[in-house]
Amino acid sequence: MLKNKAKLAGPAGAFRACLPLFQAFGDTGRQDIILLLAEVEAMNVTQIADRLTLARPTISHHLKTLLTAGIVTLEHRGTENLYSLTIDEAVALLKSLIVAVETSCG
Amino acid sequence: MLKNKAKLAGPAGAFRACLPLFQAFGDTGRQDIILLLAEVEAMNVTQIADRLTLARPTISHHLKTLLTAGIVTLEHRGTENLYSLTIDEAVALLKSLIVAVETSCG
DNA sequence: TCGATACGTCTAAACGCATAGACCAATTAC
DNA sequence: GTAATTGGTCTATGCGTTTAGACGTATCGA
Repeated sequence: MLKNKAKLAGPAGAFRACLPLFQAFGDTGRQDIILLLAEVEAMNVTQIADRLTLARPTISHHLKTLLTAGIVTLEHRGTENLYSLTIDEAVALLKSLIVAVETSCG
Repeated sequence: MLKNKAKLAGPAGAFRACLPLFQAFGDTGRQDIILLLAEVEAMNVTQIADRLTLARPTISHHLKTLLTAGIVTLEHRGTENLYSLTIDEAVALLKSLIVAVETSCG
């Protein structure tokens, strides 16, 4: 079994593993979506668009990014797509980065 | 004494406070610079450029970004500019974010 | 003083990203 | 079946970022 890139030793692997996370978090629009989803169980795209000043295609685009980064999950329910926050893995990656940094630079 | 924006309550303030951090970390070139500086006390721009595949003006540009984000510090020594990693504040911001997220979404 | 070293900045080009209007597919209600 | 709701995608546009060549400035040694 080969090592995947998320499990390379040292801070280099930790930084690289967090790269999609940093890029996903590095935008106020996506942060706003995350903050909205943190308040409720789940939300569909229209509900999110109603609460923000972004157009629905923009919301959809950002949700795709967040989905790829594993920050949200999607559940189809009839015509609506319910998005919910699943930030545990992201937090775990950040914790690993902090540990790697503190053992290499502290 | 007024609150500064880094100390707003809840996850919103934590996410916004980390925004410059995420943007600084969300580039492989800047990550490479950070990883280089993690190995030594300090480095000048030419030394960094010699170790990476980026041109010196590009390195200088990224160092400016890292300097603004507080991730590196600069010390002039004759003709050379010595950059060193000062990632403690960034780690503290990330820890605050993790705490805010875990108390709001966990 | 003169040349060499170090480095920021100016400038421009190329690329990617954020944004949203228009369109289309899927589902539900009547 | 028809209309309405929901939402992804296609497309285009504008803006920011990444990149680096060219130039100017400052410091040091000879």
